[in-house]
This record gives sequence, structure tokens and C-alpha cells, in this order.
Amino acid sequence: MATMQDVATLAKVSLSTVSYALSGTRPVSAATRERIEAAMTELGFQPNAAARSLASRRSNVLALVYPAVERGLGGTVAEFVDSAAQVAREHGYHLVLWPFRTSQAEEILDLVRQGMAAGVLVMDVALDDDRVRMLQESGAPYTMIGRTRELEGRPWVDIDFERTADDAVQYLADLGHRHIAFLNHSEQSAAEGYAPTFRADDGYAVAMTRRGLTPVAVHCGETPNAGRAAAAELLDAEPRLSAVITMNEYATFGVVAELQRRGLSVPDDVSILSIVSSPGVGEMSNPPLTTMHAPGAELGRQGVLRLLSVIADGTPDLPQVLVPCSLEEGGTVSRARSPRPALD
Amino acid sequence: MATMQDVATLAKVSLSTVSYALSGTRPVSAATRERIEAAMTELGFQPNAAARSLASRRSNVLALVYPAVERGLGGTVAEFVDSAAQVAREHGYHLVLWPFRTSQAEEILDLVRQGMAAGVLVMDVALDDDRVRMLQESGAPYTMIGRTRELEGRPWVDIDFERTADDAVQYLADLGHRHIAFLNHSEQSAAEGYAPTFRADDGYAVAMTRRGLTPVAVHCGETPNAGRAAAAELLDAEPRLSAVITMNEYATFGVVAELQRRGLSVPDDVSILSIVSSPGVGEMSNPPLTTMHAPGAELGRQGVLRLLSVIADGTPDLPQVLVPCSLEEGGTVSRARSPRPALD
DNA sequence: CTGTTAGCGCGTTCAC
DNA sequence: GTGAACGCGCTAACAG
Repeated sequence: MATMQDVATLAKVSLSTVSYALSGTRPVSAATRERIEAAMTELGFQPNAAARSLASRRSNVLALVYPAVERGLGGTVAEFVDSAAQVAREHGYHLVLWPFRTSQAEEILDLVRQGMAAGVLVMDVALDDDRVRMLQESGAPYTMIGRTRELEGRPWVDIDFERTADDAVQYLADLGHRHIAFLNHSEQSAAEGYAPTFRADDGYAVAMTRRGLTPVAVHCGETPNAGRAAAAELLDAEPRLSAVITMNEYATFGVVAELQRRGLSVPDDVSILSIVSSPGVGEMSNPPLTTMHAPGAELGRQGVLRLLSVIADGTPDLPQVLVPCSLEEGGTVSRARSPRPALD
Repeated sequence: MATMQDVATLAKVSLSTVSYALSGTRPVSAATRERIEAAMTELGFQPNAAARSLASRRSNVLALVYPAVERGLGGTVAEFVDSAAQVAREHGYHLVLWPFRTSQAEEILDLVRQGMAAGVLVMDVALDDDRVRMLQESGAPYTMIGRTRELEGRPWVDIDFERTADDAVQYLADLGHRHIAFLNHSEQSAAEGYAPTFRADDGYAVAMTRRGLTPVAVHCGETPNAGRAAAAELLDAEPRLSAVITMNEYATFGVVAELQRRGLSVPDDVSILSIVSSPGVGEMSNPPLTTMHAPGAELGRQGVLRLLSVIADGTPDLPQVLVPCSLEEGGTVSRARSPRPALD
């Protein structure tokens, strides 16, 4: 491993000149720069990461804190992580994974104090989140993926649940649907402060009401069987039901199954639109689900960019970053029958 | 950020004593150790990571090289990554993500030369893999997840495809199935040197032949439609078909759909066993797929452990680590009809 | 535009 | 059992 001193000696310049040539912090004449570069390639020089961090007092790694398989790592998370890692790399940073449960906030701070990471990305943020509170108090650069209830001075990027719900309702309403139900995550997730459950509920209710439609929302466990039961419940509550928006992937499969079991056709009798959906899941249904898929990659990108700006400039008043889901047409949504025949 | 000197001053000892108390490299009296620990907690001391790496000449990070969304990050990969990150952390290491395509082998080496990572985990290894070749030549500690054709002196952990295929055939044969087909990944994946496609093909053929059964294998694109076509092809080729082993998740959904379209019941007429399957996918089918799911977490764990031993001891002759998939009963496999009625 | 030099915070070899 | 001192490889003043 060649050092900077080796390069300097070979190029017949001083060590610091090599450093400046490398960082561009100070002008270096074309001639000497050339000699330096020649020496560097000849020696296969690569600047030592640890020495650089130590001297410059800054780390070149970003940490991603995520809850270890609490809610399961789905495809959306994978897209997010991959995108974040790539964007970080494009900016000269490395992304490290810190699998910490929400209760391990202290350990996160310890690692930050070690100077291990220049900043922290916190995933799966709850409405009230100890990790975020401690990071905020410690003054460490961080960015939330998601939003706590309290937002003052806290940098974040999030999925635009409100917009997504509104887009979903709009899409179905434009196709003539009037009786549009919503199948959300479980009550328990809401009780645990899982923000998406709340935001989507609100967004859906607002979207429906605004259009003079009556919201019918149910919560549901994250299993096909729970989805079956929920579908039955919805049909009983509203026989005129012609469309269901779901934000619960496993349950969605149960909904489709239950409808088909009852002899109802998807999408001819009932349309299904799966929102905040992971990549690929649509393909696994028959017919393929029409989905609005979660912007995992874009969130990863925006999250890293936001964090980098916090690292660079402290916490200026940054514009909010809300990323909506995008529609992916499948085969589970069709125009509403008009007038819709009674079911029984 | 308190430094070791701060701690030493407060504890009225010399800096090096603090270092020894921390590392245990040298005995320290109980009394002074206590004073030191008190000082450390009082100051919230955390040893600086960069300084430590620089002085000790070793990094505390492991790198995970994976092909950026080439084949898509599924649930298995997520399990793997999460598990690897956790095990690394339990051993005092951090896991960083290096999204590099196979063609960027040079950049991987550059990062290693920077001392950024103490070792590298290479995922999705192809039969002939430039990344592995270069790492091997450079002498950098690494471990493959998967196997190249050449294995001499190359540390690896992998899924036991042969055993998994054999277990799958055994399981079905025990239930009376004689005409068991295999639906593999695409021809293209094989052409690109994707090892699982080869290994599973071989394993299946051996497992069948050994039992006096005739192997019937087809390759298939990674889509439900391709799966449909493949199912049709299989049924035409072998009308007595009573079971299908699949190693192609998206295609599996097409197989189920095609069978049902033809009025065949799953599993009464045809059993389906999805091997090397991601977590959760089984749930998305109706009835839920019987699967043998890929040991993502265990691979992550073994991969990190293997890498750590390479870092510590060079490359001793390590025992091979082959991890089989484990059966998860669903509703798509049943006892074969005997004698099975003709289809037409 | 270039060279000199003092640290960055910790590991580790020496003397005591 | 303890302390002093040097060095890891580089950054960033400070001189010139």
C-alpha cells in the first residue's frame, strides 16, 4: 500500500502538494499535477480512508438505521436500500446498515459518537420515535424516512399518502365507481404508532368526502385469511361495493380470493387497486393487480440527498419532500357498471 | 467528543493505561480500572473509529458487494442482508453496501486498497466471476455467496441446491408421485453463467434418475405468462404429470393459473412444490404454495462468519458450508392418485 | 503556486 | 502495574 509520501517522493514534490492535488483545495500547476498523477498510477496509490477521516474529522459513511425484521423487509425496502446505497456512493459516501430496534436508541448515539457515521438515515419512523428524539437532541445530522408527529426542525422525506389516496379515489371515481372501500393495515399497527396507517386512513376519508362519497374503511391483519374476512365484512356492510382500495399486500390476496369464492368477478364485479405496493407483487395475482407502487427508490435517493445537505449546511429550512406512488395498470380495475345490478 | 486523553486526565492515569484498560492487552489493577470506567461513563467516552483503524491498521467494516438490481432484490436477499448486518454487528463490525455490477471489479479493489473494508462478501457469484478472480489475486480477504466453477482456495458458502432438489423429489416420491417435472429459471440465466440454474438442473436430474424416475425439465422466463406456457408445454409432453417442482417464483404463479384454467385442481390433480423460494411468496397464492424456502438468513450468518475467519486466519482449509432449503408446508402438495386417471 | 509542520485520536513499544 | 513517546497516513494551517 503506497502512501502519499511515497507518491510525493516519486513525483519530487512535497507531501502536502499531493494532498492538494488530490483534494483540489488549492491550485496546483498542470505540470506538477501531471507528475503526481503519473506517480499515483505507477504506485497504484489509494488514499487511506481511516487516515483521511481522522485528519479531516469527518467520516465518509452514512448509516441506515432500520428495524430488524420487525415488519419484514419487503421489496420496497430493498429498492430503498439499494437506491440509497447507490446515491451515497455517487457522492463519495458508503452506506452502512445498522439493524437496531426502536428501543436501542442509545446504541445508535454511541456509534455516532465514535464518528463512525457522518449522518444517519432513520427508516420506519413511528409517530413518536425515541431514536429521532435522541438524534435531534444530540445534534447529530440525520434524516427521517417517514415523519414523527412533531416535525419542527426535523428533516424528513416521506411517501405522500394523502396524495396517493386521493389519486386512487380519483382514478376509480373517474371510472364511475361510487362505492369505494378502503382496506388498511391492522389496528395493531395503528396502535403501535405506525404512521402510514393513520395517514392513509385520513387521506382516504378526505378524498372520499371531498367528492361527496361515503368512506368505508376497515383495518385488517397482514394475512390472506384476514383479508378474506375483511372482504366478507365489507360486502356485507355495503352490497353495492364496486371497488376496493387496499394498502395491505398479503390481505389483498385474500380479498381477491374471497371475491372469487363468492362468484364475483375481478374486475368486472369488483375492482381492486392495491396502493403503496411493493414491486412485483402485482404479477403474483391473477389477473395481475392494478397497483400504485411505493416509491422506494425515489425515497432512498431523496433521503440521502436530504441527509447530505443537512451534513453540509446544518439544518436549513428545507422544502418538504413528499413522493407519491405511481399507478401501474394491471387487470383488476375496470369501469363501474352503471347502473350496478344488485348482488342478491 | 471526549478523547482518551480526557479520560486519562480525569482518572489521573496515563493515556496508555486507558488504552490497555479498554483493550485488555495488558493487566490493569482493579482500582485504576474502576476509576477509568467511571471517567469514561462520566464523559460519555466512545473511542474514535477512524483513529482506531488508523493506529491498528485494520478496518472494522465488512463490505457486501451485490449486483445492483440486476436480477432484482427479492425477499431472500433482504433476509440475507439483514442477517449479515446483524451478525457483523455482533462481532464488532459494520456492514457496508457496495452496489457494483460484475464489470466494476476494479473499483472494488480500489476500495479495498483504501482500507475501507477489512473483507468483502461477494453475492450472486457467477460461474466465472471477474470480481472473485481479482479479489483472489489481490489477496484481499473475501468470501463468495455462491460458487465459481473454480473453487481452489476460494472461501464460499452456498445454498445446497443438490440436496434441496433431492429433498424435493424425495418428498414428492414419498407421496406416491412418479411423474415429477421441474421448472427452472430461464435459458438466458444459464447462458449468463447463473450457477443456481445449473446446479438445480443437475440435482433434479440426479435425484430423479437415482429413483428410477424420468426427469422432465424445462427452462422458463421469470414471468407468470412464461410459466403458463411452460405448464402447457409440460402437460402436453407428459399427460401423466402429477407434480411440478418449480424454482422460478413468478413463473410458479403462471403454472398454478394455467392448471386451474385447464380445470385441473391444485393439489388434487397436480401438486406444486416451489423450491428456493422467498419468504412470504407462498402466502400470495391460493391455495398457499408449499415451498422449500431459501435459507437467506443462515447464508448471511455463515457468510459473515466465514469471512471473519478468513480475515483472522488467512485462508485455512475451511469446511464447506452448504445450507439446504427447508420445507414449509402449504396447500399445493398432496398424495398422488393411484392409479392416476388419464387426463383425456 | 509550493514546502514545512503541527496535529487528528489511538495503538504499542519501550523504559520505569 | 504504570507512564512517555513515537507513529499510523493524511489534512490544513502557516510560511514563503
